[in-house]
Amino acid sequence: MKESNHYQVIIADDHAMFVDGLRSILTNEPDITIKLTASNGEEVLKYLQINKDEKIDLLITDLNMPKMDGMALNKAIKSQFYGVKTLVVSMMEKPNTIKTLTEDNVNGYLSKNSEKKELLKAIRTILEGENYFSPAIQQALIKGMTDAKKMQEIKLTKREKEVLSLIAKEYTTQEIADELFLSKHTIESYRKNLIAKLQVRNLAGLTRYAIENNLA
Amino acid sequence: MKESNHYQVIIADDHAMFVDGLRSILTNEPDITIKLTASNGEEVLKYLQINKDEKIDLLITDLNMPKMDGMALNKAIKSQFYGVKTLVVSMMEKPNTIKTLTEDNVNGYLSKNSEKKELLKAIRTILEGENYFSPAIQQALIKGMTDAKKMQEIKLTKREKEVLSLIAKEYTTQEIADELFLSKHTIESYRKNLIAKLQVRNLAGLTRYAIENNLA
DNA sequence: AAGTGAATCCCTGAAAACAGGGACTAAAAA
DNA sequence: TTTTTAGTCCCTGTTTTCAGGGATTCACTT
Repeated sequence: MKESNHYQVIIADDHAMFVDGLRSILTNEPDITIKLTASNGEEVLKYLQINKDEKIDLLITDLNMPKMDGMALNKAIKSQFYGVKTLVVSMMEKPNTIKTLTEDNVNGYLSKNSEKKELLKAIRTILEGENYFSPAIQQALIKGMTDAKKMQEIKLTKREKEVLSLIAKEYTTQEIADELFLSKHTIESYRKNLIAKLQVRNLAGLTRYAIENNLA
Repeated sequence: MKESNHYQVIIADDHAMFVDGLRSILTNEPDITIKLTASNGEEVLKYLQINKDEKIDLLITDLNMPKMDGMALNKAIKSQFYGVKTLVVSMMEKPNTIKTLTEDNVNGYLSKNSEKKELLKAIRTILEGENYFSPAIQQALIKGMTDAKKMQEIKLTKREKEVLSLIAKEYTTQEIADELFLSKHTIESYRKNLIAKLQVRNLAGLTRYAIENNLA
């Protein structure tokens, strides 16, 4: 397919220092060129849309980013730019997150406390056409799989997320109802369902979940 | 004081990749040697205690680390190894955190989304004897200062922290009372005081505070 | 010796949350 | 086309939280 074995990569992370680190590491790799470094997903998509002729081999992205996060970015890329491989490098390993990413055909997932060596291994593996998930991630995935509760993937509807978000923001039921132009009974139903779905006991548990899942 | 203008630094961060990045950046600085990279505060202290004869000029540390975090590490170093300068590099800029750090005589604070250039500037400034706080941090500090509410530093007592922690863990008032061998009225008093002190409205707010301040 | 803060316990009444139901509609999926 | 899902609203009770009081003891400070 390609004339040379030279690879073009894009890095997306809102922590400039981390990007600098990655850049430093990759400049020692003569066959890898960093085509773009972006601080959010939108920048990456914009670049890809404008430079459709360029062949980008790999996107290395963080998960938590402003505007468009890594999750959305991966999904967008996999649907619009199929040739681009994706490697997610993140702080936290949440089984649910990883599961969603794999469903969106991510090519690899690394924790940020991986060594440089492992990072390069992941990049090489992916560039050569295989997927790479670090041992720690694989364990997290298996744990998430076998964990009976998490088997049936907790999926919240738009409305549920809205309500949950407002709950975590200290709104009372009545205030949420006013905010969303709904009856307070409706909000009470949602709260009840959320408590059941998320298997928590009260507002504290809901708030916890919301914060841990970036819904707050 | 010193024979040469050569500086010895220690890096502490549990994200190996970030450490790698920092290392890459610093290897371009001929007069800076990385003496140790550690993944938590304890390692650093242990090293300093064993190698008391070595002159370490600077510690670059993250805040969130297992075992001993950057906050505690900074405090320990400033009380036991006065000659060591400290530069905190963290994700989040919480006025309260920064305030505590400055009270513990930290020499600098950078956000992880600073550029390589700013990182080097901070390091140089500190090595030359001054303190460095990035513009973004200074703003956060000033905001925290002028913010009338946060002026009178929120200090929680041991008991309050215990109760708050259990609240965030979804315990009901009665359960907390049982756990701590107290009357439920007592716990209600604590909850009331916490809501007033932390200026929140309900359990959700308390839970939020607890999580954001690592009390959960 | 008086004052302060922390820790403990109690009360009342209103508001909100929680538990466990049911029911209707519209849209999407099977 | 039947079934499922999301979204909406309602009811009855019970429990818990919340607001706003007060009070005692103990230790530490002034």
